[in-house]
Amino acid sequence: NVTKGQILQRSGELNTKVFTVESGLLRSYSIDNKGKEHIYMFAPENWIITDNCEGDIPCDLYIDAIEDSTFTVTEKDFTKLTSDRKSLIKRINVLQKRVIMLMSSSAVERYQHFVETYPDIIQRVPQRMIASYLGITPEALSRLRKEISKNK
Amino acid sequence: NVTKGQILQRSGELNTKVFTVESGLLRSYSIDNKGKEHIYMFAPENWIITDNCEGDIPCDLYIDAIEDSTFTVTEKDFTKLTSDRKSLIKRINVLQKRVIMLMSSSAVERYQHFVETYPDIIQRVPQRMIASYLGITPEALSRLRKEISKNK
DNA sequence: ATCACTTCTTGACCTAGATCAATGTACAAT
DNA sequence: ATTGTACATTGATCTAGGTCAAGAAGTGAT
Repeated sequence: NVTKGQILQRSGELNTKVFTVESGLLRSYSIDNKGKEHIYMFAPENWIITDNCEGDIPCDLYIDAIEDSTFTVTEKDFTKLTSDRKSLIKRINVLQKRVIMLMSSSAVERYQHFVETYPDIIQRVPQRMIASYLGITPEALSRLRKEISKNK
Repeated sequence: NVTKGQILQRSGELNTKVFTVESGLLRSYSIDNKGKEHIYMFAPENWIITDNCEGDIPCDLYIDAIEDSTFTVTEKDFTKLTSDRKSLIKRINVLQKRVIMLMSSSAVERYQHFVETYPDIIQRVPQRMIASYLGITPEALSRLRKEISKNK
Protein backbone atom coordinates (compact mmCIF):
# COMPACT_ATOMS: atom_id res chain seq x y z
CA ASN A 1 0.00 0.00 0.00
CA VAL A 2 2.86 2.36 -0.59
CA THR A 3 5.18 2.94 -3.52
CA LYS A 4 8.93 3.34 -3.62
CA GLY A 5 10.04 6.68 -2.24
CA GLN A 6 6.93 7.48 -0.25
CA ILE A 7 7.48 8.89 3.22
CA LEU A 8 5.46 7.38 6.05
CA GLN A 9 6.76 9.43 8.92
CA ARG A 10 8.79 12.59 9.32
CA SER A 11 11.22 13.63 11.99
CA GLY A 12 9.60 16.10 14.37
CA GLU A 13 6.17 14.56 14.15
CA LEU A 14 4.35 13.24 17.16
CA ASN A 15 3.79 9.69 16.29
CA THR A 16 2.94 6.38 17.83
CA LYS A 17 2.73 4.19 14.79
CA VAL A 18 4.38 0.84 14.41
CA PHE A 19 4.76 -0.54 10.91
CA THR A 20 4.84 -4.27 10.31
CA VAL A 21 6.18 -4.93 6.86
CA GLU A 22 4.39 -7.57 4.81
CA SER A 23 6.27 -7.13 1.56
CA GLY A 24 8.88 -4.77 0.22
CA LEU A 25 11.44 -2.80 2.17
CA LEU A 26 11.18 0.19 4.48
CA ARG A 27 13.92 2.12 6.19
CA SER A 28 14.19 4.60 9.04
CA TYR A 29 16.78 7.35 9.06
CA SER A 30 17.67 10.68 10.56
CA ILE A 31 18.97 13.78 8.83
CA ASP A 32 21.78 15.66 10.52
CA ASN A 33 22.38 19.40 10.62
CA LYS A 34 24.37 19.23 7.39
CA GLY A 35 21.47 17.58 5.61
CA LYS A 36 23.09 14.18 5.50
CA GLU A 37 20.99 11.02 5.92
CA HIS A 38 21.93 8.35 8.42
CA ILE A 39 20.06 5.08 8.13
CA TYR A 40 19.03 3.63 11.45
CA MET A 41 17.47 0.45 10.17
CA PHE A 42 16.23 -1.51 7.19
CA ALA A 43 12.97 -3.41 7.50
CA PRO A 44 12.29 -6.14 4.94
CA GLU A 45 9.39 -8.59 5.05
CA ASN A 46 8.14 -9.48 8.53
CA TRP A 47 10.16 -6.84 10.29
CA ILE A 48 8.75 -4.24 12.58
CA ILE A 49 9.86 -0.67 12.21
CA THR A 50 9.08 2.38 14.30
CA ASP A 51 10.64 5.38 15.94
CA ASN A 52 10.87 4.57 19.58
CA CYS A 53 9.95 8.09 20.56
CA GLU A 54 7.51 8.14 23.43
CA GLY A 55 4.01 9.35 22.73
CA ASP A 56 4.48 12.98 23.67
CA ILE A 57 7.99 13.47 22.31
CA PRO A 58 8.63 14.37 18.66
CA CYS A 59 10.29 11.63 16.63
CA ASP A 60 13.89 11.74 15.48
CA LEU A 61 13.41 9.47 12.50
CA TYR A 62 11.98 9.53 9.05
CA ILE A 63 10.50 6.34 7.69
CA ASP A 64 10.12 5.74 3.98
CA ALA A 65 9.87 3.01 1.38
CA ILE A 66 12.91 1.78 -0.52
CA GLU A 67 10.71 -0.56 -2.57
CA ASP A 68 7.00 -0.68 -3.21
CA SER A 69 5.76 -2.15 0.02
CA THR A 70 2.76 -3.34 1.94
CA PHE A 71 2.48 -3.23 5.71
CA THR A 72 0.10 -3.02 8.61
CA VAL A 73 0.00 -0.15 11.06
CA THR A 74 -0.64 -0.50 14.76
CA GLU A 75 -0.82 2.24 17.35
CA LYS A 76 1.49 2.08 20.34
CA ASP A 77 -0.57 2.36 23.47
CA PHE A 78 1.77 3.52 26.20
CA THR A 79 -0.88 3.34 28.88
CA LYS A 80 -1.23 -0.40 28.36
CA LEU A 81 2.43 -1.23 28.72
CA THR A 82 3.78 -3.13 31.69
CA SER A 83 6.51 -1.23 33.50
CA ASP A 84 8.90 -3.96 32.44
CA ARG A 85 8.19 -3.38 28.78
CA LYS A 86 8.32 0.35 29.26
CA SER A 87 11.83 0.13 30.60
CA LEU A 88 12.93 -2.02 27.65
CA ILE A 89 11.52 0.56 25.27
CA LYS A 90 13.22 3.35 27.14
CA ARG A 91 16.47 1.48 26.79
CA ILE A 92 15.95 1.10 23.07
CA ASN A 93 15.34 4.83 22.87
CA VAL A 94 18.64 5.58 24.50
CA LEU A 95 20.46 3.17 22.20
CA GLN A 96 18.77 4.62 19.15
CA LYS A 97 19.99 8.07 20.04
CA ARG A 98 23.46 6.76 20.74
CA VAL A 99 23.73 4.95 17.41
CA ILE A 100 22.61 8.03 15.55
CA MET A 101 25.00 10.25 17.45
CA LEU A 102 27.91 7.90 16.81
CA MET A 103 27.15 8.09 13.10
CA SER A 104 26.39 11.77 12.75
CA SER A 105 27.87 13.88 15.54
CA SER A 106 31.39 15.04 16.23
CA ALA A 107 33.24 14.10 19.39
CA VAL A 108 32.52 17.56 20.81
CA GLU A 109 28.80 17.21 20.25
CA ARG A 110 28.75 13.73 21.75
CA TYR A 111 30.61 14.96 24.81
CA GLN A 112 28.28 17.89 25.32
CA HIS A 113 25.27 15.64 24.97
CA PHE A 114 26.75 13.29 27.53
CA VAL A 115 27.40 16.10 29.99
CA GLU A 116 23.82 17.31 29.69
CA THR A 117 22.33 13.84 29.95
CA TYR A 118 24.45 12.40 32.73
CA PRO A 119 25.90 15.32 34.72
CA ASP A 120 26.15 13.13 37.80
CA ILE A 121 28.21 10.41 36.11
CA ILE A 122 30.84 12.92 35.02
CA GLN A 123 31.67 13.65 38.65
CA ARG A 124 32.14 10.03 39.50
CA VAL A 125 34.24 8.42 36.80
CA PRO A 126 37.74 9.12 35.49
CA GLN A 127 37.84 11.11 32.29
CA ARG A 128 39.34 8.29 30.30
CA MET A 129 36.18 6.26 30.92
CA ILE A 130 34.04 8.99 29.51
CA ALA A 131 36.29 8.98 26.47
CA SER A 132 35.83 5.24 26.27
CA TYR A 133 32.06 5.65 26.40
CA LEU A 134 32.11 8.33 23.71
CA GLY A 135 34.26 6.25 21.40
CA ILE A 136 37.35 8.48 21.47
CA THR A 137 40.76 8.41 23.15
CA PRO A 138 41.50 10.10 26.49
CA GLU A 139 43.91 12.42 24.67
CA ALA A 140 41.20 13.54 22.28
CA LEU A 141 38.79 14.18 25.15
CA SER A 142 41.38 16.20 27.02
CA ARG A 143 42.01 18.43 24.02
CA LEU A 144 38.37 18.85 23.18
CA ARG A 145 37.54 19.90 26.74
CA LYS A 146 40.31 22.48 26.59
CA GLU A 147 38.87 23.78 23.34
CA ILE A 148 35.36 24.02 24.78
CA SER A 149 36.49 25.89 27.90
CA LYS A 150 38.54 28.28 25.78
CA ASN A 151 35.48 29.21 23.72
CA LYS A 152 33.48 30.67 26.60
CA ASN B 1 28.59 -6.56 48.23
CA VAL B 2 31.40 -5.82 45.84
CA THR B 3 34.42 -3.53 46.01
CA LYS B 4 35.81 -1.16 43.42
CA GLY B 5 37.48 -2.96 40.57
CA GLN B 6 35.86 -6.33 41.06
CA ILE B 7 34.66 -8.07 37.93
CA LEU B 8 31.16 -9.54 37.96
CA GLN B 9 31.03 -10.95 34.48
CA ARG B 10 33.52 -11.66 31.75
CA SER B 11 33.15 -11.60 27.99
CA GLY B 12 32.81 -15.11 26.63
CA GLU B 13 30.94 -16.45 29.62
CA LEU B 14 27.51 -17.97 29.33
CA ASN B 15 25.47 -15.82 31.56
CA THR B 16 21.94 -14.88 32.30
CA LYS B 17 22.41 -12.56 35.22
CA VAL B 18 20.80 -9.18 35.57
CA PHE B 19 22.27 -6.79 38.11
CA THR B 20 20.11 -4.19 39.78
CA VAL B 21 22.35 -1.61 41.40
CA GLU B 22 21.39 -0.47 44.88
CA SER B 23 24.39 1.72 45.58
CA GLY B 24 27.66 2.53 43.88
CA LEU B 25 28.42 2.37 40.19
CA LEU B 26 28.86 -0.50 37.77
CA ARG B 27 29.82 -0.45 34.12
CA SER B 28 29.71 -2.84 31.19
CA TYR B 29 32.31 -2.77 28.46
CA SER B 30 33.88 -4.79 25.69
CA ILE B 31 37.54 -5.22 24.84
CA ASP B 32 38.52 -5.07 21.18
CA ASN B 33 41.20 -7.03 19.38
CA LYS B 34 43.80 -4.36 20.23
CA GLY B 35 43.00 -4.70 23.93
CA LYS B 36 41.18 -1.41 24.14
CA GLU B 37 38.14 -1.03 26.40
CA HIS B 38 34.88 0.38 25.09
CA ILE B 39 32.30 1.25 27.69
CA TYR B 40 28.79 0.26 26.75
CA MET B 41 27.01 1.63 29.77
CA PHE B 42 27.30 3.07 33.24
CA ALA B 43 24.86 1.90 35.88
CA PRO B 44 24.50 4.05 39.02
CA GLU B 45 21.92 3.54 41.77
CA ASN B 46 18.63 2.00 40.64
CA TRP B 47 19.85 1.12 37.18
CA ILE B 48 19.73 -2.32 35.69
CA ILE B 49 22.75 -3.65 33.91
CA THR B 50 23.25 -6.85 31.96
CA ASP B 51 24.65 -8.23 28.77
CA ASN B 52 21.74 -8.89 26.52
CA CYS B 53 23.27 -12.11 25.25
CA GLU B 54 20.71 -14.86 25.01
CA GLY B 55 21.06 -17.80 27.36
CA ASP B 56 23.06 -20.07 25.11
CA ILE B 57 25.27 -17.44 23.47
CA PRO B 58 28.49 -16.25 25.09
CA CYS B 59 28.41 -12.66 26.30
CA ASP B 60 30.27 -9.82 24.62
CA LEU B 61 30.54 -7.67 27.69
CA TYR B 62 32.49 -7.46 30.88
CA ILE B 63 30.78 -5.99 33.90
CA ASP B 64 32.74 -4.55 36.79
CA ALA B 65 32.51 -2.09 39.65
CA ILE B 66 33.78 1.47 39.31
CA GLU B 67 32.92 2.16 42.95
CA ASP B 68 32.22 -0.11 45.91
CA SER B 69 28.71 -1.19 45.13
CA THR B 70 25.76 -3.21 46.30
CA PHE B 71 23.25 -4.82 44.00
CA THR B 72 20.80 -7.64 43.60
CA VAL B 73 21.11 -10.39 41.03
CA THR B 74 18.23 -11.95 39.18
CA GLU B 75 18.33 -14.70 36.60
CA LYS B 76 16.88 -14.08 33.18
CA ASP B 77 14.41 -16.81 32.39
CA PHE B 78 14.05 -16.90 28.63
CA THR B 79 11.40 -19.58 28.72
CA LYS B 80 9.07 -17.29 30.63
CA LEU B 81 9.27 -14.34 28.26
CA THR B 82 6.37 -13.29 26.11
CA SER B 83 7.24 -13.26 22.42
CA ASP B 84 6.72 -9.53 22.48
CA ARG B 85 9.36 -9.05 25.16
CA LYS B 86 11.67 -11.48 23.41
CA SER B 87 11.62 -9.38 20.28
CA LEU B 88 12.39 -6.23 22.24
CA ILE B 89 15.35 -7.96 23.81
CA LYS B 90 16.52 -9.21 20.45
CA ARG B 91 16.38 -5.66 19.18
CA ILE B 92 18.45 -4.44 22.11
CA ASN B 93 20.98 -7.14 21.31
CA VAL B 94 21.34 -5.90 17.78
CA LEU B 95 21.71 -2.31 18.93
CA GLN B 96 24.27 -3.29 21.52
CA LYS B 97 26.41 -4.95 18.89
CA ARG B 98 26.02 -1.98 16.58
CA VAL B 99 27.05 0.54 19.24
CA ILE B 100 30.11 -1.50 20.10
CA MET B 101 31.06 -1.91 16.47
CA LEU B 102 30.68 1.80 15.78
CA MET B 103 33.06 2.49 18.64
CA SER B 104 35.62 -0.22 18.05
CA SER B 105 35.63 -1.51 14.48
CA SER B 106 36.97 -0.05 11.26
CA ALA B 107 34.72 0.67 8.30
CA VAL B 108 35.97 -2.50 6.60
CA GLU B 109 35.06 -4.66 9.57
CA ARG B 110 31.65 -3.06 9.87
CA TYR B 111 30.99 -3.62 6.20
CA GLN B 112 32.03 -7.25 6.36
CA HIS B 113 29.86 -7.80 9.41
CA PHE B 114 26.94 -6.23 7.59
CA VAL B 115 27.43 -8.43 4.54
CA GLU B 116 27.47 -11.55 6.69
CA THR B 117 24.48 -10.52 8.77
CA TYR B 118 22.22 -9.13 6.04
CA PRO B 119 23.34 -10.68 2.75
CA ASP B 120 19.83 -10.23 1.35
CA ILE B 121 19.66 -6.50 2.06
CA ILE B 122 22.86 -5.87 0.11
CA GLN B 123 21.17 -7.06 -3.07
CA ARG B 124 18.22 -4.78 -2.64
CA VAL B 125 19.50 -1.33 -1.71
CA PRO B 126 21.84 1.10 -3.45
CA GLN B 127 25.37 1.09 -2.14
CA ARG B 128 25.16 4.61 -0.82
CA MET B 129 22.46 3.47 1.62
CA ILE B 130 24.71 0.79 2.99
CA ALA B 131 27.35 3.44 3.48
CA SER B 132 24.77 5.54 5.26
CA TYR B 133 23.90 2.63 7.54
CA LEU B 134 27.56 1.96 8.29
CA GLY B 135 28.26 5.58 9.12
CA ILE B 136 30.62 6.28 6.23
CA THR B 137 30.40 8.09 2.88
CA PRO B 138 29.57 6.35 -0.39
CA GLU B 139 33.06 7.21 -1.64
CA ALA B 140 34.66 5.50 1.32
CA LEU B 141 32.52 2.40 0.82
CA SER B 142 33.40 2.24 -2.85
CA ARG B 143 37.12 2.38 -2.11
CA LEU B 144 36.94 -0.11 0.70
CA ARG B 145 35.08 -2.62 -1.46
CA LYS B 146 37.74 -2.26 -4.13
CA GLU B 147 40.39 -2.91 -1.52
CA ILE B 148 38.61 -6.00 -0.22
CA SER B 149 38.14 -7.50 -3.69
CA LYS B 150 41.77 -6.82 -4.55
CA ASN B 151 42.93 -8.80 -1.51
CA LYS B 152 41.47 -12.12 -2.60
C1' DA C 1 58.76 13.15 52.81
C1' DT C 2 59.15 9.85 49.31
C1' DC C 3 57.83 6.35 46.28
C1' DA C 4 54.63 4.13 43.41
C1' DC C 5 50.64 4.43 40.75
C1' DT C 6 47.21 6.36 38.11
C1' DT C 7 45.20 10.07 35.63
C1' DC C 8 45.47 14.05 32.83
C1' DT C 9 47.81 17.04 29.68
C1' DT C 10 50.73 18.42 25.86
C1' DG C 11 53.46 17.98 21.68
C1' DA C 12 54.75 15.88 17.23
C1' DC C 13 53.39 13.10 13.87
C1' DC C 14 50.21 9.80 11.31
C1' DT C 15 46.07 7.77 9.16
C1' DA C 16 41.24 6.57 8.17
C1' DG C 17 37.90 8.49 6.27
C1' DA C 18 35.68 13.09 4.65
C1' DT C 19 35.14 16.49 1.13
C1' DC C 20 34.98 18.28 -3.43
C1' DA C 21 35.03 17.80 -8.18
C1' DA C 22 35.23 15.13 -12.36
C1' DT C 23 34.25 11.05 -14.99
C1' DG C 24 31.90 6.57 -15.88
C1' DT C 25 28.04 3.67 -16.19
C1' DA C 26 23.50 1.96 -16.36
C1' DC C 27 18.89 2.32 -17.30
C1' DA C 28 14.43 4.50 -18.08
C1' DA C 29 11.78 7.92 -21.00
C1' DT C 30 11.04 10.20 -25.16
C1' DA D 1 19.43 6.62 -30.81
C1' DT D 2 19.55 10.28 -27.46
C1' DT D 3 18.85 12.66 -23.42
C1' DG D 4 18.16 12.80 -18.49
C1' DT D 5 18.90 11.04 -14.04
C1' DA D 6 20.56 8.29 -10.42
C1' DC D 7 24.39 5.82 -8.91
C1' DA D 8 29.29 4.35 -8.59
C1' DT D 9 34.11 5.21 -9.21
C1' DT D 10 38.40 7.77 -9.10
C1' DG D 11 41.63 11.39 -7.97
C1' DA D 12 43.40 15.18 -5.13
C1' DT D 13 43.33 17.26 -0.97
C1' DC D 14 41.92 18.06 3.87
C1' DT D 15 40.88 17.10 8.73
C1' DA D 16 39.22 14.96 13.02
C1' DG D 17 40.85 12.12 15.78
C1' DG D 18 44.48 8.34 16.65
C1' DT D 19 49.14 7.02 18.18
C1' DC D 20 53.27 7.38 20.69
C1' DA D 21 56.08 9.43 23.96
C1' DA D 22 57.11 12.68 27.51
C1' DG D 23 55.82 15.49 31.33
C1' DA D 24 52.74 17.20 35.26
C1' DA D 25 49.70 16.63 38.88
C1' DG D 26 47.06 14.26 42.23
C1' DT D 27 46.55 10.33 45.68
C1' DG D 28 47.59 6.78 48.71
C1' DA D 29 50.97 3.70 51.22
C1' DT D 30 55.03 3.21 53.66
